[in-house]
Amino acid sequence: MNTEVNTSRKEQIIKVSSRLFREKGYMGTSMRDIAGELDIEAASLYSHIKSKDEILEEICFSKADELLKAMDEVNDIYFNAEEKLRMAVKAHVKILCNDLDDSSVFLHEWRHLDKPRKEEFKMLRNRYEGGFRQILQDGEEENIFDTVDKKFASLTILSTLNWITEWYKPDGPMTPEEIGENLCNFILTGLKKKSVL
Amino acid sequence: MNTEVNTSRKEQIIKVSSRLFREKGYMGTSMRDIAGELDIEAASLYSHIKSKDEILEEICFSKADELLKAMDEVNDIYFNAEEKLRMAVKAHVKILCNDLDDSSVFLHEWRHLDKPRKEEFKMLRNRYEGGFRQILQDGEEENIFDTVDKKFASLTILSTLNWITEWYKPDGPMTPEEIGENLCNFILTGLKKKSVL
DNA sequence: TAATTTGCCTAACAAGCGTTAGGTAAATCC
DNA sequence: GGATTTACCTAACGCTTGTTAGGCAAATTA
Repeated sequence: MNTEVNTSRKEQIIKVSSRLFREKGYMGTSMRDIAGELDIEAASLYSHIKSKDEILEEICFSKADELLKAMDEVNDIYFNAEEKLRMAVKAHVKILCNDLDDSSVFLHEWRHLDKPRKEEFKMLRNRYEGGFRQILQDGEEENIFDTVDKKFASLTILSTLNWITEWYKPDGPMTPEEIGENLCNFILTGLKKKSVL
Repeated sequence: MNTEVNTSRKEQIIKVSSRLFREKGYMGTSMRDIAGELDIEAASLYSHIKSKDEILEEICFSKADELLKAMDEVNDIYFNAEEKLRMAVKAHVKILCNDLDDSSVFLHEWRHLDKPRKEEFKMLRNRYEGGFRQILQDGEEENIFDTVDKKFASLTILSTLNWITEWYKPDGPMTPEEIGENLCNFILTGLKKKSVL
């Protein structure tokens, strides 16, 4: 019966935590801080969550899933490597901009996950990076991208994309779509075969 | 008389702290952790430093100074914008790779500086970014770079450069010089005027 | 309407935090 | 060689941390 149309208390907790984790870091945020934002006592949080750690896990892994799903979709739908790269980049930018708090936590606070979950997380991340490496590989085989070190190039691309969370403002002059477009061009200029001359 | 050829205790403390701050974050590292690495008691640290905060300040501001000095040097010595950008990028990469722990703390932990110092830090960082913006401006005026949003472009460049600290390994296949060279080419391909056609 | 569940509360816990006080042996200085 | 400084120690402080126990009123369910 409880179809949960409006956000549940747990979702509220996670949302607030996400903002605080981004601002002050996971370690710099106390349960009392989180509770304070919701005008309840710290102990009351435990009616909805198991631990502080669980909040971090929820944020990191749901963002990882979102990105991986987008990457799978890109690979399913598109065939040309340039098109794939364009769509992967745009999807990445869009997902990042869609929730800057979550994204920032995903990018920077994952190292505070406990040991086993951290390893799991790193594997997911590596799988995602692998998606980009594969696209670069495809592009090289299709003879449209220059030959480059795949690991180096994919990390460079991701670094460029990820920094967005540091400066993107939802009410700024550029939409995520425009940013994605610009970054695509920037990246592809560097990658495309310089066949002229 | 004490010419301090070998590292002083304070330098040791800062070095160890830098490594721990990078691994576990400023907030995740306790004075007892730091002391433990040096096989002394936490209280003993206070013979050499005033506070935990002071350690963080020392790391962040010395790295900022280093980068700003390099930027000034580049602007003093070179005149052509492309050359300037090449040297600025290479200097940046070199300084970052030179001490990954310090660099990582400089990039990520500065937000735990206390309020006034944090503002000071952000001003320095903005001045440094301004150096890049100026070079892009110069290049545009010299008609060798495409017209781009200076803020957008400088942040994109820095993001690309800063991510290095996440994956660079001193014993890896590439030297900082080679990395700088590659990144220069990557960036300049994107910036240079597409005068052909 | 009676029984159960939900969502919060207060109070408290054990552990960890940065830091200070005061002391002591060894090294250094005059 | 006596005085001072250095570099550490132990003990403790006041405070914050994540978390648990137990209770209680309101909402939900049967």
